[in-house]
Amino acid sequence: MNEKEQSILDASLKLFVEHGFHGTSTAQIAKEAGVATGTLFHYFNNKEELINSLYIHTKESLLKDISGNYDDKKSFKQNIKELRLKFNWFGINNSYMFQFILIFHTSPYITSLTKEHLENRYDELVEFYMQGTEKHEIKMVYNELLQDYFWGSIYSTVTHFQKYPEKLNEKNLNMAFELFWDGIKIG
Amino acid sequence: MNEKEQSILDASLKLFVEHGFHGTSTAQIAKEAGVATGTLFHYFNNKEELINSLYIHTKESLLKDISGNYDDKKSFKQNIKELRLKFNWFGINNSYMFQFILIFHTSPYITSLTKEHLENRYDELVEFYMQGTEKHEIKMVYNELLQDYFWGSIYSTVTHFQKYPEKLNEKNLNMAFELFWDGIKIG
DNA sequence: TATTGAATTGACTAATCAGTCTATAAATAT
DNA sequence: ATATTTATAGACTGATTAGTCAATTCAATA
Repeated sequence: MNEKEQSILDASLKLFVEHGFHGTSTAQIAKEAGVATGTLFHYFNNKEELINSLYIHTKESLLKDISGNYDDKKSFKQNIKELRLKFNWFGINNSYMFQFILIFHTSPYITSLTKEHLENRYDELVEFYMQGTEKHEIKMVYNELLQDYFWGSIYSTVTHFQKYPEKLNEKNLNMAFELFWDGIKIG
Repeated sequence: MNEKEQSILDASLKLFVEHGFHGTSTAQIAKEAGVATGTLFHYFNNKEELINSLYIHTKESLLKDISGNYDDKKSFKQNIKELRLKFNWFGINNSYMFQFILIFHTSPYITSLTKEHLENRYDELVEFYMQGTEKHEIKMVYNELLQDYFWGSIYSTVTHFQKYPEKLNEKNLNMAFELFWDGIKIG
């Protein structure tokens, strides 16, 4: 990836999260990135294409961070704990990216083509872990609810530690996991 | 409240949720509300004042819907279940308002004055219910995490049933509550 | 070295924006 | 009945926007 192209994406991410899509002009992005407006439109045909590229770029980062195979040597609980921790750390260390995904997940500017490109790979990954019902380790809850519960729990944990960074430590991260786990475990 | 003023707020709510603050022009709002732009600026001095009024209006609706006193005759679990259900129903029946609160909660256009006007009353209400730790019915978790967990659980439940309205029934609503409750209960 | 295509620039344009202004109409007070 | 305030309308304005374009620089390679 070209250096200027990258700095345009970096500037877009920051400004889109801070001021929204329409609240950020292409002139502002170019200025923040240290390029001319013409350069921006050289790399991205229009503003909508820019936001779609950014969405792909951001979700790819998330996928890269959370990927890793299920480890049969460890317990189901431990596996799911590690997956959740990867999500948490991604959100905490890449707060702009995490907020961008949250905000623009439902945006009309992300075309359905872009969504398809990613949604499947993400779903497969999480679904794989969610097979815990078969092992009778977690409650009989239908998959869609389980996935939304999983995501809601990550959302609340990440936004919590973004709001109170001084509370971020292993003990509290563990506490947040136990809130989630005790909700779905059997027993 | 004047009829035209109300229809301006209704139109704003819909358009702000669908296209964002900057993505919605005052001309569009006026057209959707069936008034002239001059009328809009007669009731609201500027666009920012409009969004602040809308925020107050929306949060007042939420507060009205969820208010009601703690009932000592019922168990702590039952009390918190009923509070959570009120939140859920508000979000399900007023999806634009719920999304508006979610989206614009952190918006820079909501002035701190507007936030103060409401945040306290909301916090007091939820905090009151959260005193369950004292009764040793729920885990020792610090208040901020507990509240964010509570809110995250409502967020995921409401967005879940907005996404899958065909899944909305008492059994599944109960299931969603049990996921939340088993996370915080002792035992 | 000469040639060529890609990268970069910023002035420019047509469209759109928030907000103003003047003119009436309706309601209320005197 | 008359005067005064409030409500409503929509044409208008200066500022800003996304995107274009012609001019120039850069990098690769024949």
